Amino acid sequence: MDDGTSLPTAPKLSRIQKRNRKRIMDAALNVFSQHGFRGATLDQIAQEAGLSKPNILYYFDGKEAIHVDLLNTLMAEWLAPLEEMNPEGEPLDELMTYIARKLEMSRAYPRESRLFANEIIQGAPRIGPHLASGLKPLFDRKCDLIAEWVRRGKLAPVDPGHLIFSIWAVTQHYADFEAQVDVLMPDSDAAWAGAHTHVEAMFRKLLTPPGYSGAHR
Amino acid sequence: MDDGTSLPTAPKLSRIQKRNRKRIMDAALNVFSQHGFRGATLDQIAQEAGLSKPNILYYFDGKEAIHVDLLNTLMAEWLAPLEEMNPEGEPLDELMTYIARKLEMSRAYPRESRLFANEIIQGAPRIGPHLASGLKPLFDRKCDLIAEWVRRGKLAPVDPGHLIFSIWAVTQHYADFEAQVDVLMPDSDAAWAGAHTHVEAMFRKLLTPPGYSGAHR
DNA sequence: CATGTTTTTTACCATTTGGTAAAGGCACGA
DNA sequence: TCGTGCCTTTACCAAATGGTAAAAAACATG
Repeated sequence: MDDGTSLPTAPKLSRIQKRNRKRIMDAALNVFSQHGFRGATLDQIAQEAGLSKPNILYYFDGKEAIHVDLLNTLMAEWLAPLEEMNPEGEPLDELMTYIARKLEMSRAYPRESRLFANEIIQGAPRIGPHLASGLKPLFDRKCDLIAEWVRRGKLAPVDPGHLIFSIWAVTQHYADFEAQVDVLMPDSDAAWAGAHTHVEAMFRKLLTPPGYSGAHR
Repeated sequence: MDDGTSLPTAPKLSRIQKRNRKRIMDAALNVFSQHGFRGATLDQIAQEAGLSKPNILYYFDGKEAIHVDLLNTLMAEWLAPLEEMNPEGEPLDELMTYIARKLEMSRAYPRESRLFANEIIQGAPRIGPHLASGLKPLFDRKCDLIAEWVRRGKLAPVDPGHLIFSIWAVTQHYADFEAQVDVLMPDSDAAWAGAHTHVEAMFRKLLTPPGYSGAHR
């Protein structure tokens, strides 16, 4: 039952192993997020990590193993903000908080965003299964939650699934298409400030139910 | 001044040349859009085109030349809908038409969308210059136009640049992240129908100015 | 410090990749 | 039908790529 991707049965990693595995993962994140799986090379990763190629293969079973490990490790924290959307909270606040956090993640972790973007664009050949088994249930759960919020009149009527897609699309755009954003809005700081203002206003307008006036009663 | 990318000085392409160039471009579109530049191989393109690798290099100067040519050729038609947004038209209609067309392009031409997505995500190393010289002026012009519409009260107040980003992000998401959308919304037809409804409603809500009631007067 | 273990390096290898040279085939006008 | 120029194939090549074997070095531990 242990596929070796999450909690290893023997977590006894030596100090050196921990340090080097981290180095490799970080280097791999740089390279894979920039070139995609097929475009990345072990030599590049090795160089970026400051280790020799055989040394890297001492720590990982191969190029694909590094990629898969990276995706699996990051998937959980990447989805954390969605996961943490609280069914007990005030619906509009919960969603606006989620949106703000998601946009903040695009700013703070653009490499992670692009890593996933590359993988999905190229057909999700390696995390396809994980999408179905890990993401889909979470997605369905949150769709149900949002639908319930709409039903209770706490949100304006909206298709939950497509709402989530919109949030992902808009927030991740700033990380994934950074190269384009940089060309079209050269002042990077202003661009981020504007992004926050625009994105938050846009979704607030979309989601605020008629007659809303702050938290219920 | 002729960089050989747009209008060749000698457009005398034989019937065979036209046929094979088209085949190659189409095959290259398949391969590049799926794997990105570095992940794509000439052998793949050759096989997909039903031609030998040397034969492909008879028509193009190399892998990079094919990629650049493809990007340049498709850029114009990819941006056509934005280009055609009419300053004389009714602002809200113009924008809603643009959005609908853009979404329709994601459905009809997902490969093109992914081709550009791959290129931009990977840092736009080959169309970076073209973005600055070709896209930027168009972007600025349309931003000015939208700003003017807002000033005249024909649209709700909105940041033009970020509005365009949002439109691109949301519409292209359905093409670029098709693999993920397919997992999360297995009924593809319903997903597209829902996408149209949701996206159009969302932007209409965002853009409709207060007190709007159809075309002016 | 002796000894067993972990980590790193050196030296390879088979395959793939982008690309070339040159010969062969083919169409098409004279 | 014959040649001439366009197209295609065959046979290569050097470099890069993912990966391996095994020796050497570094390390920990008694």
